[in-house]
Amino acid sequence: MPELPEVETLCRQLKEVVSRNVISELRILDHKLGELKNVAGCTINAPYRTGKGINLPLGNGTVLRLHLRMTGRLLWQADQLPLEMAHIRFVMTFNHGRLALIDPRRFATLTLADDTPPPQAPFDPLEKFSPRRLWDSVRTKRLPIKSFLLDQRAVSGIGNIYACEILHRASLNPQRAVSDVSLVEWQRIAKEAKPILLAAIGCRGTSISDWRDLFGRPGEYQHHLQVYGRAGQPCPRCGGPVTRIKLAGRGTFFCPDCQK
DNA sequence: TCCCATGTTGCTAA
DNA sequence: GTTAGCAACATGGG
Repeated sequence: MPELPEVETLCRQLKEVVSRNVISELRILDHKLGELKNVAGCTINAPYRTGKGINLPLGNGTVLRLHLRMTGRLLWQADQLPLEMAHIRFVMTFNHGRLALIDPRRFATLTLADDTPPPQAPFDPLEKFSPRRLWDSVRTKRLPIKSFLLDQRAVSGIGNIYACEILHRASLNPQRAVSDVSLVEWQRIAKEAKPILLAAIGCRGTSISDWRDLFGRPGEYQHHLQVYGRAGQPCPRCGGPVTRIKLAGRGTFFCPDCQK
């Protein structure tokens, strides 16, 4: 169930493994993904991430766009042993190995599109995260700050785990209305978001249940989580009890004592 | 049996 | 127009 750090991890690993290699076959095993033609024979250029999306440019002006949604995983297998795991949704074959999509819940999507820059969210926590522009853009909105961070049309790549962690590090209550967040508080969010995401990338993501990297290894950032999944445990900063509420339908973890 | 799940979209209603 | 809430997608784990 990948967010920005997990997708970035996969893109970096894909870059090492499949860049400049020719796809000899794309076998779609789950027809819910649709049929993709004219992919075999194409050379993959450097894979890149947009938000939580994985892009495999094919060098002929088109790009394969993969979104893993909730339970999608990619697995690289360099040997010729049979792929025996359950829920394999496609297998992309190269002359030096195979790339498989594993997706129990079948929410992942795969599309072939023109390789034009996809619509970008105005804010990207690793690139364009100007506190003043953020503050300015939400003056009239009443939605909770956490809902805003999760809105992929507004902010690129943040999901439920990292939204909780960023708001904790910035000492902000996830329920606060965005229009009520001060410029100084936006500066705190901007200051905290990037190092958290970069640290998670450095750990190859957060493995709470399903997540594995391209080579089947779990990530390590779950050992660094401050609030996510820690209901009832003491807040690492102030010792107050980490609390779980439901916000916008999502489990939300925060410390009411130090997140105001 | 019920509730939960790292995501997104679309509907309804206030 | 905005926002909240919910169902849907489909499956597995506790």
